[in-house]
Amino acid sequence: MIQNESYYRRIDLPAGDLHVYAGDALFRAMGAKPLEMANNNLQIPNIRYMSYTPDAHVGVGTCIGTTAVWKADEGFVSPTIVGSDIGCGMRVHLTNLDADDLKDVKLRRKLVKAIEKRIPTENHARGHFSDIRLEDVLIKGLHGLPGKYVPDAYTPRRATSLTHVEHARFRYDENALNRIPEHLWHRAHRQLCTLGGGNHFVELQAVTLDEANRDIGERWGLRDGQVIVMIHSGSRSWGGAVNQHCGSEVVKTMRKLGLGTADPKLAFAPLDSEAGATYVNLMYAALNFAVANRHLLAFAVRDALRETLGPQAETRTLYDLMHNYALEESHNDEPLFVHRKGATRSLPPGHPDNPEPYMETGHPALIPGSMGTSSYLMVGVQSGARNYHSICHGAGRVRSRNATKQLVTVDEFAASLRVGQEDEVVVNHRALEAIIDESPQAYKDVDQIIESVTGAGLAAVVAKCRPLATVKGV
DNA sequence: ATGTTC
Repeated sequence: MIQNESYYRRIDLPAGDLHVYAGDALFRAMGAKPLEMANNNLQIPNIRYMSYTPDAHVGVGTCIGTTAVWKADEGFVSPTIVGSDIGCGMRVHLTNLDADDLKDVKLRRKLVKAIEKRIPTENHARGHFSDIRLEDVLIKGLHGLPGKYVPDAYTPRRATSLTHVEHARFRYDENALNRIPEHLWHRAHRQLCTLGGGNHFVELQAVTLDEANRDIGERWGLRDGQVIVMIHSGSRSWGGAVNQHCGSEVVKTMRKLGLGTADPKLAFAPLDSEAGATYVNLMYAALNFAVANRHLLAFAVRDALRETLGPQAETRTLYDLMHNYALEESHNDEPLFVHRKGATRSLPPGHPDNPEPYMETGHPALIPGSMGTSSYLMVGVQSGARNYHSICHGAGRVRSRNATKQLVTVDEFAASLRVGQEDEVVVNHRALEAIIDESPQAYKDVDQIIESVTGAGLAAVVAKCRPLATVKGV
C-alpha cells in the first residue's frame, strides 16, 4: 500500500487542524463551507482530531464525512455530530446464487416484486411484528429478536451474528429508555422491517474480486459472479426521537457549564455529564434498533429469494457496519471516544476491535455507490491508523435534492439505469420521477472517492459489486 | 432522514 500525499492535506484553521483525505479535484469541489463548519466543530473543548473523507459534504452543524476524536477520559459527545439518523449503516449477506441465475430481466422484476411484498417502501410504511418486543430490541439488538428470525445458517459460528454494535466496548444502561414518550415507542415498533427513504436501499449485486486481495475475499466467502444482498438503512424515526428528547438537556448542560461555539446549532456535552451519558445510552438503543431493522430486512429478502428462485437459496451474514454513531474504541491501546458521521470504520488485520472471525483479515468495510453504480467491499490497512481507521461512506452528494430534480430528466435517469437493455438495473419504482433526487447525477463518482481512499493509504479494495436490482423507498 | 403541517 503506497501512501500518496497528493490525496491528503492538513488545513490550519483558526480553531485547530483539519485533516482532509481527498485528491485535488475532490478537495476543490468541497468549497469553503465545509472548512467554516470544521472550524466551528474544532471549538468543542478537548477535541483531539478531526478529519474529512473524500466524499465529505455539508450537513446540519457538521459535514457528512466527519471523523471527530476525543480521549475517552476527557471526552465530549455531540448529538449534532452524530446527526439524527443514528445507526444508519450497511449490511451485506452472501448468497449461493450466481449473476447468471438472475440474467433474465423478467426474473429480476419478479424478485423485486417479491421483496416489495415483504418490505414496505411507501411513505409512512408499517411493518407488523406482534411477536417482537421493541424493548428487547432496543436493549439487546439482534439478541432481542425471537429465535425464528435468527436462523443458524444465517449467523455463522453461532457465537456471533457479526455486527459492529455487538463488538463495541460499551456498558449499556437501559434506564435512559424512559425518556422517550410512549407514542414514539409505538411508531418505532411499527417501523421494524421498513426501509425508509432518501439514499436507503436494498440491492442485489454481482461480485468482482480485486486480484490484489483475492485471498481475503475468498476467506470472507466471496467469489467472482456471486450474488450478494446489500442493505442501507438506519434507525428510522427512533434516532430522531432520541435527538429531540436529549437535545434540550444537552443545551441546558452547555449553558450551565458556559460552553458554546460560533454555531448555535452545534450541541455537545461532557461524556461524564448526566445529559451526555443519557444521550450515549439512548444513542446505543438506536444503534440496536438500526442493526435489528437491517437484519429483519435481510431476513425478508431471503424469503423473497426462496419464493422466486427456490428453497435452496441461502443468505449468510457477511457483516453489519454503521456509519453514523459515536463509541469508545482503542487505538494503540489508548481508549478514545470516536464520532463518525457519514464515515466508515475500516480496521486492519490484527486490530483488537475486530470481531474474532475477521481478526486475521480485518473486517469488511461496506461502501455503497449511488443508484446504477457499483458498491465496494473494502478492508483496512495498517497505515489507516493515521485517520483512526475511518474511510468514506459512499459517493457523497454533489447537488441538493431540489437542484437534482431541476437538472436531471427522467430519460437521463432511466439511461443511467440502462432501462430497456438486457443488463437493466431493475428498480421497484414504476415512476422513476418519484426518486429522481437519487439519480447518480446527484452524487460524486464513487470510483474517484475510492481512488482517494486507497491512494491516501486508508484502506484497500476487496471486491467491486455491480448492481442487478434495487429496491428504494420514498 | 424523518414526520409534520395553522
